[in-house]
Amino acid sequence: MPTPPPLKPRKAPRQARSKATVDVILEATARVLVRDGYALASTNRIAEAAGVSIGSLYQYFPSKQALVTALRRRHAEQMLAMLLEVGRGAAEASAVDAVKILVHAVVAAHRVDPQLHRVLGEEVPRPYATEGRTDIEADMRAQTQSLLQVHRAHILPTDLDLASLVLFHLVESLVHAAVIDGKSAFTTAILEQEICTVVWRYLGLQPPQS
Amino acid sequence: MPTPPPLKPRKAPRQARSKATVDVILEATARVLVRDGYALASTNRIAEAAGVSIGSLYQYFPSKQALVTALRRRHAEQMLAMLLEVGRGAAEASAVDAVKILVHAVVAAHRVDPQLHRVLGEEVPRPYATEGRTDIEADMRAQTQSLLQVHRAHILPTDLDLASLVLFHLVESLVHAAVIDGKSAFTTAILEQEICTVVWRYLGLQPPQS
Amino acid sequence: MPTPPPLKPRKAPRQARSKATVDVILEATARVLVRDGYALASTNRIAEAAGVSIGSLYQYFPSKQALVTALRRRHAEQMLAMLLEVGRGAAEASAVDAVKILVHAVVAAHRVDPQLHRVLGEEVPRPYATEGRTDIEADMRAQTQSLLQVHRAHILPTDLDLASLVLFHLVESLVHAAVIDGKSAFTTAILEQEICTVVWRYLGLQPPQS
Amino acid sequence: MPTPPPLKPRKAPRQARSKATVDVILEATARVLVRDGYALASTNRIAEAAGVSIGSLYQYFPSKQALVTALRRRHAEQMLAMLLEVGRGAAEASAVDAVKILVHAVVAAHRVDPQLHRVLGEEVPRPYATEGRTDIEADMRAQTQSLLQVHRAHILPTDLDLASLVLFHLVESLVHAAVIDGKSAFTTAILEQEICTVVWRYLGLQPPQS
DNA sequence: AATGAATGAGTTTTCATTCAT
DNA sequence: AATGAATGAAAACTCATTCAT
Repeated sequence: MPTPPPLKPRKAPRQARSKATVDVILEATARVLVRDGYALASTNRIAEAAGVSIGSLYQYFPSKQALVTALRRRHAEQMLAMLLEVGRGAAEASAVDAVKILVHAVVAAHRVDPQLHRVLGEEVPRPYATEGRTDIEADMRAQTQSLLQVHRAHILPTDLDLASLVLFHLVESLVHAAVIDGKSAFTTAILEQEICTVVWRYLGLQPPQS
Repeated sequence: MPTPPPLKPRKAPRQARSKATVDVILEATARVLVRDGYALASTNRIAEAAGVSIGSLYQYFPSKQALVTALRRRHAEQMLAMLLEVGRGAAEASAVDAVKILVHAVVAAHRVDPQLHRVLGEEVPRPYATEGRTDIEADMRAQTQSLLQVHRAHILPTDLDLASLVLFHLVESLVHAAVIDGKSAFTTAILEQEICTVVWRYLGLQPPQS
Repeated sequence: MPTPPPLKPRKAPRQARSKATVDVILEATARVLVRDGYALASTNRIAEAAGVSIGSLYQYFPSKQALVTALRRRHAEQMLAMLLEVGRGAAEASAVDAVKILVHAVVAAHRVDPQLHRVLGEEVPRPYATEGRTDIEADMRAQTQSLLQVHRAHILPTDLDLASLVLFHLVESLVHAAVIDGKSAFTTAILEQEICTVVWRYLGLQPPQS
Repeated sequence: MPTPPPLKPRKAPRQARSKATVDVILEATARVLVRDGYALASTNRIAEAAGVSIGSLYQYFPSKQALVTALRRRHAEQMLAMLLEVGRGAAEASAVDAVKILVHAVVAAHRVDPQLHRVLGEEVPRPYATEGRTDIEADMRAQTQSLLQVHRAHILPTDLDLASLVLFHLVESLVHAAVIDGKSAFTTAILEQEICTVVWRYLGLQPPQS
């Protein structure tokens, strides 16, 4: 029975130089993944693109799986950071505006690195127990739910757990379609507006007449 | 520049025996893909699972990519058949009922082989020119749009092209979440009902009070 | 249309160790080719004979074709070096002596590794664009022609281009027969003498009475 | 210890139909060899080109080696037939004319199927003990020698065994170069004339002034 | 710490040959 | 006799990973 490959980075980079090397490697991984696809993204090729030796790569990441997992985490964190920043005012806004702000924030988050996002979602295999994403997904659904809680008097759905589940997948998939599948005939702005409309109507909110 | 692997099945089976072999191979491919994941699904393992020699596999599928593409097509056709069968009455129904019928049909289609559907969507790399699915997607959007056309007097959206785009991704992603990500706390029936609600409200239809 | 296999060595060895490995591999290739013939000379067998892993072989030669091409080049260079060394004095010699020296030089070149020469010529497939040998052939014909030019007053042929073509194939094939097809009843010395006679008479030179 | 593949055709075709099938197969083998090269000439492809099933091919030829050997023999016989026909008058002609006739006959023989001749010589592996060709080669050298015997009073070489060896390789290689390597700047007629010159001078014959 | 040469299990794929129909 | 589906040993080649320097 083969030992499953270790998933945590081999060592926490203590020094600035190590930190920089780790970043360089993750950056190269992202670039190679986007440029060549997962099938062609060998560790040797990634090391070459990063300008470090294959030995150094394995100094920081004990397996390819660990490398990819770290990249996935980094990407998720960057998206989350963008989401939080752009969605900052949602808590204090009206329900209608909160929707607008948050949909826009999700769009902004998807724009952090759309191509990497696509590859990570479509090509890169996820390990046995789907790690990483779940945490952030749960977090976002919790946030959504507490926001729904605040506005619960003015919205139609009563099962807020169910509503948050629906809203999460709804917005995620439509934004994904809007940002990733650039082949659409509609601009992102139009799609963003329509996503707001879907959410408003689902929640029973009166959209502003524009 | 590497030659892209040949994607078309190598030869049409003429005798009944060959037809059976092709089916056995595709069936085994699906099973192995689900059981072991794409990364471990070697052609030798698939042939073994099918109970045929590796040579027979390559007699009918000139490359692994061709094999997987054929399976993808077969799966899409099976889903489409289910969709058409279960969604049969939608054209004659009222708008409200049509939504209910169609959402149910999409759920039924996703239940044809949910695990295979997941692997095919998440792990199996798609060839360069993503054919097959696109055709079916375009087809379904066109069907959706003509149905919207019929009911255009009773629904809110006026840009039916945009609306069909939104509805396609909306329903697809929510059904996917409902059927595939079995980790949800809600039953499929409840989720199906809620998806109908989302659609009804987006279209501005009065759902039946239940 | 299949991609032609890559023909150039994959990387220039930087460390002394790699240089040695490349040599070991080429040496083993020659030995296996002679011992087993091209049909049985698999890359795995060659790697084993070289005492390196199959991976190392492919580190330096991206395909079997590249390996064989590199060996062909190395062999041609070794033959050429021998030819130049033994044929050194031909330019300053009389026409009669020049012939004697050069025929002897060609014989010496063929003796560098007669068995490898035979396999390379008879069994090993040449790549589509037959490079390498052609260059050397053209070079040798040019050298021959300029030597004929020097002695043009004392020889019969007037079309020196034609004469060099004839001489090249003439000497090559007879030396080949003399050295390679060892099955002949005559010693190499006798055959070498007779080749000189053929050339002298063709050129209209008076051979020394021996 | 693997049994070497059988080299003789599996059965002598007794009936006209069998004879025709054998011919069709050999013809297809030649065509495929020339068109695709030995590396791509699989038995299945040959059977397909011949319009017979692979099973039928093995009915007549027990192995690929046997097939190729039979083709080699057939080709040699066709060349020999041409050689004998065109060279018919050599025995009664003068020495000078005999050379002319025979060189022309060798050229004609090489023109029977130059492309097949090239592939057979350069690409197709010969079995362990070089069969087939040797017989014909010995035969032709014997014929050459007896012709030299007739004219021994008028030629320079005294060791006729040696002379026949030299002449065989000489003419063979130069004709080969003339017919096969079509890339030469000279026409076949000019080269043929020059080959005669080489032979005449080697034999010490006075060529006709033309 | 870094380098990059070396490893070898495992993958895709071919093709001469067999044999049930 | 003929067919063509089926076979499987063996070939070329990849790539995550190790380890001597």
